[in-house]
Amino acid sequence: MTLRNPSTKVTILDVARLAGVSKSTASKALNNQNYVSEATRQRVLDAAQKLNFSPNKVAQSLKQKRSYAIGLITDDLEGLFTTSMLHGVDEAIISHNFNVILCNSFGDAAREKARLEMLLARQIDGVILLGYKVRERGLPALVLGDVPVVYLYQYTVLPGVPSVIPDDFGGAIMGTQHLLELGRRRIAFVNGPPHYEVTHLRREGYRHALETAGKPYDPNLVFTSRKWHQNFGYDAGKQLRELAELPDAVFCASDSLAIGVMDALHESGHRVPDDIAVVGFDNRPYSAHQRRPLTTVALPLKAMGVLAGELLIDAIMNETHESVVHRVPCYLVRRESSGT
Amino acid sequence: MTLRNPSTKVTILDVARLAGVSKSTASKALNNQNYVSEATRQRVLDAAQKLNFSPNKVAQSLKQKRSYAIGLITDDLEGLFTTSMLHGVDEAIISHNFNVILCNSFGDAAREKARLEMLLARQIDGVILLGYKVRERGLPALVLGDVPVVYLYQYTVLPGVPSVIPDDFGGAIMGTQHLLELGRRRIAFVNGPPHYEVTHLRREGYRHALETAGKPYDPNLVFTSRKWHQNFGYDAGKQLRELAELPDAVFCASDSLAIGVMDALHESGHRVPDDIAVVGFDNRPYSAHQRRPLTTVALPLKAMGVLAGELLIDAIMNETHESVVHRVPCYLVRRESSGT
DNA sequence: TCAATTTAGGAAACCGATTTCCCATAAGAT
DNA sequence: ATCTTATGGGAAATCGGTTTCCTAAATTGA
Repeated sequence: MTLRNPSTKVTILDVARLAGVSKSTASKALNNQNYVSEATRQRVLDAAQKLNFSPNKVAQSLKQKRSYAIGLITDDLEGLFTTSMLHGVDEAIISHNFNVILCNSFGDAAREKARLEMLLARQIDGVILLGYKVRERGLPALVLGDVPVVYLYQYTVLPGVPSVIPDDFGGAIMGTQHLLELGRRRIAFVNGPPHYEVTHLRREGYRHALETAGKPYDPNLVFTSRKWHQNFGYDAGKQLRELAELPDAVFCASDSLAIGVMDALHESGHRVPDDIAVVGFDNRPYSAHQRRPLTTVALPLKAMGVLAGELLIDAIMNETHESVVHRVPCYLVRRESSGT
Repeated sequence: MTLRNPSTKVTILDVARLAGVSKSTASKALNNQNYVSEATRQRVLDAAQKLNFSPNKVAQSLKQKRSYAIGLITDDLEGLFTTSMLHGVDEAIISHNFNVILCNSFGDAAREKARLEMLLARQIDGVILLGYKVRERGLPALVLGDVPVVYLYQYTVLPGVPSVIPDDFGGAIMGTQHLLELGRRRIAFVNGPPHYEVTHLRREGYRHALETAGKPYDPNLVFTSRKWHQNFGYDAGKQLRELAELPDAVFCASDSLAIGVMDALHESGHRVPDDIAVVGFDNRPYSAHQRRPLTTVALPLKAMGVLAGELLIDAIMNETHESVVHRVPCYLVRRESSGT
């Protein structure tokens, strides 16, 4: 395309000349500083407007030693959750006139280091590390300046580094309570693979909600899948439907598991939600479009992105940085699979 | 965290001093320019290494009037496809030492304009516009410098602007031919909503493959869904199974439709792929994890991203820019739903 | 009224690189 | 031996802003 943009070449000197003042006065006027009379300021502003002046951020960065850009390095190959968080980060950051520079590390430490060095050479003001792996190794010491860091979707025990993750425990309580409030009495739980930390948190939330309601936690109603996939949910559903007495609800540790479970239940003629209510966890995009749209505990992905962005901006501006694990509350999305 | 990075503050002047040369000589040595003796160059390089020197890209940009950064503006709220394309763009671009600055326009023209202005103020060298909507309105004229633009996942008829999109027509041929090669004779087609352009392209690909193989295009075997969702695929599947003679294959214009179709077929006791083979289109992440893993025509998302990145780098470097619609070939992912 | 203080605005330094320009010195030509 | 011509390297300009510093005029105070 390469259309022309006259404004590209307009510098502050052009503005100053048109307004009949010096470069420095023009700068002061444009940046609302003192020691400029109202009349002069207005003349400069008018001139800038007339010339469609927009300051060169590169030059600003050089002098101010602040680039108004943050780096975001992601681990993620699949990208199922990434986009929503990116949107949140961008939204939080753009309102402070920051931009995000995106990189992929593909989970590779060497690549991560190379990207960090590149970002630091660009004088970024902060970094968000977005990824799935629990991280205790920290960042390569050699590359880090005094640039604040926030972890997103992974938590860390490093001192001085805040992290933002979903409140899986609370979310599981929410999902279980929802079923209890609907009057369901025997609530099964289909969990994901045990080597994930979330599976513990979600099961404990389920247990906690039951016990708080004075119901016993019955291990016979808890199923564990070897993987998160729908197929494994289907297998769990088959086990479930062979119980002597069918539960009147199932809470699943992921939407894909829940969909598999519903599939198995449908196959054996059990009706969802009439015979048995189903609730998932994650709020995947496709969960709304199942034959029986799935009630689910939604991960607050966008809110997490927003919080991470705000924490980082805050650290950049105030130079204080606390090491806190922020667990952002999940929220319930009610659809047909749990009844009305 | 804010660890220390001694290297942050190392400037070329420090390197020059350590090597016992002037700033300008150091710069020439580091940039492999002429008029520096081999001995001196080596001394400078050693000094740079010792100090862990990394040039300040902001300063470089200011002088060179090239930021080695491109802007990427996306339309996309859902982000089902975005991430893969982003990965491709990043991969193509990073190998030329460029970075991506990411922005969201949320499909809003005013916001798009604001983001573009921000990016131009940052002196970006090029722009990729990533989105779903056919775009003929062009970019707001006022904001554009002579910055090259590439459209990704949307095509345009604007002069001088290349666009990168999937080859839906060719992909549909591929999917249909796959079924023909497996010996299937009566191949039905389940299409998406007619007001999308892709639905025409995919149907025409289906038709073309049939006619090329000498088979008639039978409108009675073509179904049209009002939406792309699984539920609508389920409805199409019900129509399908009520045909006097069941087809021995179905080609669906999306994976979600195909999954709905398989659901309906399973319900009525028809076996996939024995009684009827199913092929989808898109290659969504969940398609591999259905009860019957879905054979599908994959969108070449990452390759599209790579191509868009390369086209843009090329336009930046060579300052030539052609207006071509690049249709990137799809590829077939064989799974169980079409048999072996 | 005169000194002290504010205020307004300009000149110049600065951020950290690259690049132009210029000047020694060494090499080559006659 | 002298006159070019390369070659290596440094001084200074430059990119486009911000910021410091300084000075003249205006205001205030005694």
